[in-house]
Amino acid sequence: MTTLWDRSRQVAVQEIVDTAVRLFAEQGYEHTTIAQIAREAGISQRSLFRYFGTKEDLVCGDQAALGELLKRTVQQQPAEVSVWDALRAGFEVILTANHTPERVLELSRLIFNTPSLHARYIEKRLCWQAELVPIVQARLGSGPESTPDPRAKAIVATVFACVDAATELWADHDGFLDLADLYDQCLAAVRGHS
Amino acid sequence: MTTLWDRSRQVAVQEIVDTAVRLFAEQGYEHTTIAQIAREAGISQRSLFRYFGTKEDLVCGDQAALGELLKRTVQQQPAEVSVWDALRAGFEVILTANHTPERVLELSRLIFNTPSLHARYIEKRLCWQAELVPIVQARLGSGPESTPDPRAKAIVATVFACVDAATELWADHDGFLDLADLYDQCLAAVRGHS
DNA sequence: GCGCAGTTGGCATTAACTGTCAGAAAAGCA
DNA sequence: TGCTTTTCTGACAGTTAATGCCAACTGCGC
Repeated sequence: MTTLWDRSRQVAVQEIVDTAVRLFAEQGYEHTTIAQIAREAGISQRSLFRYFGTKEDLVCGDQAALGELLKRTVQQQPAEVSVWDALRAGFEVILTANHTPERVLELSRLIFNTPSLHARYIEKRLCWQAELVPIVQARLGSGPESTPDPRAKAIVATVFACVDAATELWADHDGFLDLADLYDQCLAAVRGHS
Repeated sequence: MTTLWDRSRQVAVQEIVDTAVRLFAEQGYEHTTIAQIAREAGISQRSLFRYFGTKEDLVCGDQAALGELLKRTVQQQPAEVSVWDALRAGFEVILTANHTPERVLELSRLIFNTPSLHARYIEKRLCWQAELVPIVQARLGSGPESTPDPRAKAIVATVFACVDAATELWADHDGFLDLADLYDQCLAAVRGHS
């Protein structure tokens, strides 16, 4: 059951994120201080750090939930679907699930243009990868015996690399291109059979 | 010409790095302060920050030079070599060029086990990627007209993803496996023709 | 020896966090 | 409604990484 606290907290979180992203877009991430965000959002600095453990989490914060969704989607793909298609299905769900395209574009630009944010973003994605590897491993079936099997790790890492490449290109072109299409082109370039 | 300053500076840098890495290994990265490193290395905090712009650079510092080497190596591969082989050649040079395997193993573990270091490491690698993309683009020849060509970006990102997967696996097994071999297995899992 | 260029160390300052603790606000209960 | 307990908030002080500034120092050519 959702208490009053939970609800007002969610509203507060959204409001703070909006304030922060607006300020980041206006003056740049590095030149916006936590103190300023807290002031404009009408909250104490201390509370802000209680909501978001770090400044970076103001932008990359809700990735944990998305990771869960991705994992569940991939896991629930029927067994006859190939790993590549299963992973692709997972990303399609994520892309449509979360925000409006404009919002995604805004956040993508912010992340890609801010080194420290980009690094943090990839770090979180690495956590997704680690969680997906065993699932992919299971789908691949048993590989070489006695020596560790790098296939799952490699496939997952590659898919993420292509998603990243496609997203960056998409953001560079202001969202005028089709993201799923770009992803398919990336994967085709890597795997050959275009 | 190398002056006395340059030489003593290089010695100092090496000494500081050794001190820092030793302390990081002993007490963990986060629990080692700049003040302590400076004290043990017999240098002022201020100077330490002049040698290494950030705490992370104590570990990931010489990546800039490695990136240059990688770029040059890939660029100098003969034209008949495929992009995949050219990139592979670049990484082989890097792996053998720098440190002893033990040192690489120690640094790899430190980086993979420390989130903030991992993030910085990835950030630097992203710079390498950005520099390699035009080179790979040139090797691929002109692709689709009028629409941006995602191939180079995708290929470079994939190669890095496989290097990363292989390196992590290699570090997990204390360096007992062959890194180049792991890389080939990763790429084979992705590209099919094993 | 003498000045010059580059280097170093100390000091002050900023900004991201963290620990603590008293007090406010909500929840649960009579 | 009133009271207790739980949970959250804000203020304050403190830590750590990082930067700017300036004065003192060091090697080097003259």
